[in-house]
Amino acid sequence: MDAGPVEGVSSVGNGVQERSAGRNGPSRTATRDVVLAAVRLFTEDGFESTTMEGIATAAGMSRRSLFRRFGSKEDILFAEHDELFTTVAAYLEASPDEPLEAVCSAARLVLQGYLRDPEVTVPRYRLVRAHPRLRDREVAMTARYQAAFSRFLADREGAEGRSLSAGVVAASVIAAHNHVLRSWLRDPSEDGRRVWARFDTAMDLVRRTARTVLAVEEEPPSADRVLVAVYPGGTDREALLRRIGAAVEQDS
Amino acid sequence: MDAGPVEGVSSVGNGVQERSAGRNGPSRTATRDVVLAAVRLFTEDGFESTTMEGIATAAGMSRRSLFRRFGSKEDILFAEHDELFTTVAAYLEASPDEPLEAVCSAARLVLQGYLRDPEVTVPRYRLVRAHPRLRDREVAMTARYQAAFSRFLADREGAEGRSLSAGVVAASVIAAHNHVLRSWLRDPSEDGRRVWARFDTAMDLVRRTARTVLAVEEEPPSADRVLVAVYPGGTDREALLRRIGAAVEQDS
DNA sequence: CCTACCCTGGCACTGGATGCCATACACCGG
DNA sequence: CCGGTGTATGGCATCCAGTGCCAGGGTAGG
Repeated sequence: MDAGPVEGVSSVGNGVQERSAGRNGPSRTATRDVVLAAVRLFTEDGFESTTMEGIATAAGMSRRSLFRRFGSKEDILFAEHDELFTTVAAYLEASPDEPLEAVCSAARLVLQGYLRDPEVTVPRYRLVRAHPRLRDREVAMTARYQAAFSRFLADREGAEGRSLSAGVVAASVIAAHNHVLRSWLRDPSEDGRRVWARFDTAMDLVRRTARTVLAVEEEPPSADRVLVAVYPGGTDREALLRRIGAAVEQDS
Repeated sequence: MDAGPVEGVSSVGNGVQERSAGRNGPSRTATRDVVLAAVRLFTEDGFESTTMEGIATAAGMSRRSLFRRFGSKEDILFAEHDELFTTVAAYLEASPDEPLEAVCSAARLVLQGYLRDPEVTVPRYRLVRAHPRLRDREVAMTARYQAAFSRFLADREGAEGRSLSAGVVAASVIAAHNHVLRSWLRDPSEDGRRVWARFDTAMDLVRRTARTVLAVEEEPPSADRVLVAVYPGGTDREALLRRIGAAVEQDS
């Protein structure tokens, strides 16, 4: 009994199978229709006040089947988010790009997943804001992406002990993504182009810091020094060297 | 009805009051004793199998009072973690240090909180690993720190639009902290000095990247150049500046 | 002593979640 | 055409977390 029995059920990555492809049963209510019905009830009556019985009735199925297919009430709200994660994880694993770029593209994919489906993601955001438990769940989804990104970076960047920098970079990507995502969720009517521009800016910031991190990584900190200078394109070269010289002097 | 009624209960920051100071009731079981009893039952019988009735009996109180004081079964497991957060948040708010240093010290305080109380934090880690729901909860706590750090940095670093970089820096601090924390949780028998050495290394990495981020912040990205130099500690300063000068020339 | 207040415990109830079993439908070999 | 198998479903019973309500008992203050 090393870490205790795994009696728990599911939460985020529940093992409820969903046969979205292949030959289905006779008159099976589509997952999306169930989600939409649930979202409508949640926003109308509140999350707590909405019962699984009510959702089942609205979706034209039995309470029992609802539990079987989604696992829990929360899982209905996050069902499509779960699918998105699966998609993104598969994309990442198959990407031939440079690791950092692959992760940035994956983050782009996540944002795209939100923007594409405001009918679900926007009401969900409102619900998440109002209910701490749902917020926890949303945060857990975010952490899941972060863990996947971190693992991916650690694996691809060379195995030995790069987990710290991989973790930091992954956290930066997620934080930057969330920054842009939240700004859109607060005002979904905003022009999509502006959102994507913000996303590019954010990812540029991440790229710069990531390069710093990956350059520093695993060097003996006492022996090496690291200098990072960021300066406008037109800066006078001599002035720049003076300031760098001062910084180096002070550091040593 | 803008964001829906707040009918939710609590989750992380529940409003259950705890009168740890002042004159208490006659034979009130201390919070810590309840937590220890619960942790014991959780690890012995599993989290799901342990009922609130059982915990109440083990703690010498009624089921009803247990709910009143802790809010939920999960909240018992994370009660002391909640207290830690309160402490850290207060410390941060009162800190006169430079913002980045204050946040690093706050992270140190969190790690200290874990190391100081392995009797609770280690079994909790095992439980969290085995149960997705508890893992979500742990992640939510982490996110709470991150949000507090981010807000603190955005407020102190100058209000205007620094939220992106503040978010990225906060995420980095948290990621680095968690990296060290997890390594200890996996092997709590390890020498504390080694843990703190790792923590210092991790925070050094964060400090460097953070300086990058905070320097870049909000500059027009197309006009900026980034220079990263890694060099042995004893390098001749003039030679270094010559090479940097050459690199800059070539870049522009 | 009486009252106001607070903590506690008992009781009942809602509803999420699970296990068990019977049913209905599709597929498949005979 | 028919019986067997596998699967999704629905109904039913049950467990238990969580909440509201109310009564009991202790303390502080008048």
